[in-house]
This record gives sequence, structure tokens and C-alpha cells, in this order.
Amino acid sequence: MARNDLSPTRTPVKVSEATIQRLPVYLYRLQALQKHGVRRVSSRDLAAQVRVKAAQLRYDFRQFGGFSRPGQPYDVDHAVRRLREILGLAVPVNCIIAGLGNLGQAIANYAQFAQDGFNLVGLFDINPKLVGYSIRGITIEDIDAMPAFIGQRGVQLGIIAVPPEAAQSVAERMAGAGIRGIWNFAPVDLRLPPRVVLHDEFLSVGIMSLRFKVKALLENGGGF
Amino acid sequence: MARNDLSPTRTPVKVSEATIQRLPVYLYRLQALQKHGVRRVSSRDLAAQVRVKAAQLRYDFRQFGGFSRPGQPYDVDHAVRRLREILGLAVPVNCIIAGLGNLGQAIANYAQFAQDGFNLVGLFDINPKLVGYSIRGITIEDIDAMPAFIGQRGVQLGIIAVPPEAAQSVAERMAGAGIRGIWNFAPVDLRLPPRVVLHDEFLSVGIMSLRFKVKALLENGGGF
DNA sequence: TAGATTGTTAATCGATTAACAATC
DNA sequence: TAGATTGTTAATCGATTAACAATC
Repeated sequence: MARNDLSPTRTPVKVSEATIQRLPVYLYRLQALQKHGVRRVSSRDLAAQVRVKAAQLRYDFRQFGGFSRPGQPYDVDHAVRRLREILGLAVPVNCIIAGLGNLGQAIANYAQFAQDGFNLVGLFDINPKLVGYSIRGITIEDIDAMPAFIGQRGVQLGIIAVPPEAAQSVAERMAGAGIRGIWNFAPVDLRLPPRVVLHDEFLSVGIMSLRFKVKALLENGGGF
Repeated sequence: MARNDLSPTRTPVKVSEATIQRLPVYLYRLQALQKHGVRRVSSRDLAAQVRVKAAQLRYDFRQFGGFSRPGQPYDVDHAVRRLREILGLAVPVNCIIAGLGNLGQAIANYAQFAQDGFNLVGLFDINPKLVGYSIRGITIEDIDAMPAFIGQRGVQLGIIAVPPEAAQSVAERMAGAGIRGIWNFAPVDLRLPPRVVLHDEFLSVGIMSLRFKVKALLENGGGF
């Protein structure tokens, strides 16, 4: 493939899940440096701050053509721009939340998302007590209104925070209405057409694996 | 190492992070089968349901001695017991939450945790408007009361849901008071003594990686 | 220039998978 | 028994890392 082909950043056909998960971590750290007025940072320093090896960070960046030139540390502003572009944060997308129990409300109230180009445009629930109630200026509607809303507003991402029993049905309605990606908090293995990207966020997995590691540490005093 | 050494399940010294993260997923699926009255399940079927290869599931189980014998499918009840034991869910642990904004409250209200042996015993916040308020029968106390509380109640796990700026200080106070593990929701790279296990739960990473995958899918029509 | 630092490659490491003997 | 299925090993695959030439 030619070196400078067309658009500033071509997404490589194959990027590992591990790399994808590290990109937002790099971005967060770089934005924190930016806030502190840091202009340039080496792969060694940045990597140490997010607990990865410098070689890994450079290898990750290189998959998108690299962010600098040999001998020159990274320009913080430039790296932030590149990462935001790579992750797609530069172009705002419309999102909706299905399920406004405690977790759904917490997500809806998380203001940071707006800054990263996640436009929350709709909230849906099946509970009549919640329908009509507003969060951050958005009125909760009945879940039956969701499919039409997705089509009309061009909603790309759906967030599922409904109880496990309802998750598959909600996911199917999202997929049927043309949604592109689903961020699923319900501890259920959803079945979806392959054109819809699924990202599971099983919080219980987090605390259970923490507990396993604590147990292992106490038992063998280090390592797992 | 001898085959049947002592306690029913010895935790191997080295279990990969990937395996650790899959154990709770197996457990959830098996519990769902249990609820549906299923008594036995093959590695092939169980693996398909959680979208892993059967060989991987067997390899995961084998790290803890295996859950059955050649020719015999897994006994669902037995596998559930083994997994709960392996993960340490059989022995209840005391947990606290620091930070009761939207996210902290959502976690506090998540009832499922109690069933998995996570006893929520304390809630702490710095905001005087929240102190004194109760969630699920637990009164929110001032964060300054946290260290003594950890020692007195033998709290093992701390959940950090405070703003990023406050996270490092809260984490240090938890660590100083003898906590064993921290489940951190603040998008910050915490520095902790190695005797404290840290599990980061950066929700933004989830939605950002979802967005990246959606973008990649639209650009190259498949693969990443 | 000399020291620092990136991009890049090849070697290493570790996780996944296929294959099959042992067992029900 | 014959078919199904696990435990187990070795082969494969992919991710991480060390090393260094190129460049500032």
C-alpha cells in the first residue's frame, strides 16, 4: 500500500482488540497532560504513566502510521487529535438509552460523553412510572416508540440497561431499526445480525475477577 | 504436584487474565441453565452459548482440575458450585463504596451483588448534602470516617466512584487502611502498593472501542 | 555533534485451537 | 457395544517485546 494514500487516517483492516482497548487509555492520559500544559511527551514517559511498555505503545501507534518521526517525542496536541480521529470521536453520533433504572440514569447523567461526541438524543423505558420523566432535558418515552425514533433521528448507538430478561428483545428491536452498535450492560449473551457491533459491559465480571485475584494473592502470596 | 493434594480447589499460581474474565461468564450461563432446569451440558453446547470454542472452555476448566470425566458432560449444579468456589463467591466479603453520585448510587442499588457474596457495609462521600442520606438501609458517612471503618469492619473490597481528581487520594486512604482490592471507576491511573489488587472499570473505554469498531466496519465493510 | 527518541523488524512469549486417547 | 464427550497434549496463531537503524 502506498505511504500517503488519501485521507489522513486509514483504519487498518486488522487491529487487535487489545490495541483498541488501549487507544482510549492513551487518549485520556494525553488529555490530562494537555490540561497540565505539557506539550511533548516521549513514548517512554507516556507508556509508564498508563502502565504499558514503550515498545507496545509505539507498535500500537504505528498501526495508524505513527504519530511522530524518529528522534522526535510526540506532540501532545497532535497525538490527541490523531487519537480522537482514529476513534471516530471527531464526528458526533446519536445515541439512545433503553432502560432507565439506576444504571441507565447514571449513564444518562454522565456528562463527559457529550464532550466525546456521543449525543444522547433519546431515552426509552417500558415502565409507565418513568415515561414522561426527563433527564438532562430529554423526556423518557415508551419503548414502543424506539424503533421509529431510531430511523427518524439516524441513531447509530444503542445502550442497553434493561433487566436481563428484556435485553434480547430490546436488542432485536434496535437491530431491526438499523442501529449500528450496541453497548450492552445486561448480563446476557445477545444474538444479533453480524452487521451490528456488540460490546458487552458486564460489570459483575469486573468485581468477580477482582475477587478472584484477591483470593489468589492471599493464597499464594503473589502471582495468580 | 500430587493429583489430589488437599483442599477441593487449589488456585493455580498462574491463570491468564483472559481465563479469569471468562469464568464469571461461564458461571452466569450455567446459572441461567440451572434456572431452566437443565441438569447436564456438554462443553460444545455451553461454549457455543457464550461464544467461545469448546476446547478453550475445557482448557479453562482444566486449570482447576477439570469439572468432569472423559465421556461425561458437565453436571450443571456441580459446575456452578465449582466456579463459585474458584471465584471465591462462597465466602462473603465486606465492601464499601466511595462516591455516591449517579454511578455510586447505581452500584449501591444493584441487588445482585449480595447474592454473589458481596456484602455492602459502608457508603462514603465528601459531599455534606449526601452524608446522612441512606441507600438500602446504609447511611452515607463522611469520607473521613472511611479508614477507621475499614479496619473495624474488616472491609476487603473498595469501590471508587468519585470524580477523577479525588480518586488517587481515596485509593491511598483505602490502601492505607488495609483494603485488599479496589474496583475503580474513575478514569485515572491509580498508584497503589502491590499488595492491593486494582481492577479498573473505565466505562468510556467501552463506548469508545464500540465506536471505533462501528467506524471500522462501515469503512472496510467487515473485519477491523 | 552526541544523546535522545521514533519507526520498524524479528524474536519471544503466551494464548488458542486441533487432535486424539481415555472414558463413560 | 458404538457414539459421545472429556482431559490432555502438541501445533498454531497472535500479541508483546527487544533491539537497532534512521532521524532529530
